[in-house]
Amino acid sequence: MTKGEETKQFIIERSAPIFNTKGIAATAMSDITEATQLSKGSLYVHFENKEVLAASAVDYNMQLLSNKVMAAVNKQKTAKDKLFAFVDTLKDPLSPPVTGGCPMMNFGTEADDTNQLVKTKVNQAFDNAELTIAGIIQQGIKEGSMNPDWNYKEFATMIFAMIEGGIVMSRVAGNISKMNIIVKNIKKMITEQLI
Amino acid sequence: MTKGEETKQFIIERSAPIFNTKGIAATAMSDITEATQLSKGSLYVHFENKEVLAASAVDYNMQLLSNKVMAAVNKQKTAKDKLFAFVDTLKDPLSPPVTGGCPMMNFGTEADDTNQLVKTKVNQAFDNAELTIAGIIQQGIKEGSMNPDWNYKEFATMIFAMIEGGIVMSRVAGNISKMNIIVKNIKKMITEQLI
DNA sequence: TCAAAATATGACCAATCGGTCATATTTTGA
DNA sequence: TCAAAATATGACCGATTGGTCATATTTTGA
Repeated sequence: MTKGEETKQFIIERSAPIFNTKGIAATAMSDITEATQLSKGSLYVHFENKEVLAASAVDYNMQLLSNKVMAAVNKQKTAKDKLFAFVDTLKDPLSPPVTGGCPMMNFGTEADDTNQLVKTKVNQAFDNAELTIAGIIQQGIKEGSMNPDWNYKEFATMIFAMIEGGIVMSRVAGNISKMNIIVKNIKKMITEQLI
Repeated sequence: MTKGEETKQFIIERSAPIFNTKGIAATAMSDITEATQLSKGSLYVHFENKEVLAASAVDYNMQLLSNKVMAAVNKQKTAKDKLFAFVDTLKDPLSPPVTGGCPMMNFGTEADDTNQLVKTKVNQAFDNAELTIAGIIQQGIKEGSMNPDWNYKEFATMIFAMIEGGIVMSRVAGNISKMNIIVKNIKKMITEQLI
């Protein structure tokens, strides 16, 4: 990696948690100069403008989340354990795997009326998450440990909606009691489909 | 209502959809002067500052949503029909009952790290929504139309998490296919508890 | 009716916004 | 090694931000 590429990556890493916490609109380029200790002009050597930097930060945050989830999932062997690991990675929104909370949630709500590019990125991330869940269940069915009549595609949508909803509710409440209820019931729903 | 009170209310009504769509940080006082055709100084006669106006707009949006939901719910007689009406009011996030989408979602995600006042308001709204659902089910159990062993408090939490999650996912996707799946399954879960 | 109180106006303020650019420094590879 | 290319600096730009205030207009109730 050249010096320039290193600096570019460094800027993304430092700015990603700021964008995810404050939001794109509320994050100023001066926040980034402060966090990176780089001059303004240097930022603009690596990024055409704030929008491009923000888009990179969105990608970075979502990739980081995906990596953490997949690392936990891949540690497990059975489909059931993988699903549980997926859920457990996201079960504490007050200590989230990515600083600032779920980037799909944060950027999705900010962008849905205003930023087509970010909106598309978030949508793809949602689809990927569902595909991951669906893929695990497919494996479980093939291995004979899960109910082959399970409508797992619909379940993948529901499980993720519940988690996302639980995240907002718990973050706003300042405690994870609602998320605990949700996680418990998701696991119950999974268990009911085990053979 | 005095002239001043009327103007104050007028400002809130005009600014509420803007705050709910663009977000608090991204909404400028100049957006409000444009929408109301009032001078800047006049805005500051009625609101101490932008933060206070935004808080009023948050209240207004959430109250408006609550009113619409309750109006639909109160048209129904049985507990089952009331629950279905509750869900049906929120089932199309692309044509939401409140301009800009669910205010709890929008303001909740923007405020959770940055605005304690708004955070508290949203949290109360979430609790109210759950209490409404729980209250309907209590009525159903008392009337003998719903399973008395139903853990309806947990269900109230789950139903709302699913809806909120479905809203983000559908808004970002630009279509309501995921929300349709969620609504269908929520209704199925309700039906399973009918006697 | 009419004067006092409330409300509306818009020019104006300092601070901050995203972004530029001439210049200086550092990195790069032939 | 060394010159060309890439990168870093920070003063500077016009636009916009939230907010103020002297002044003008409208509303209010005795």
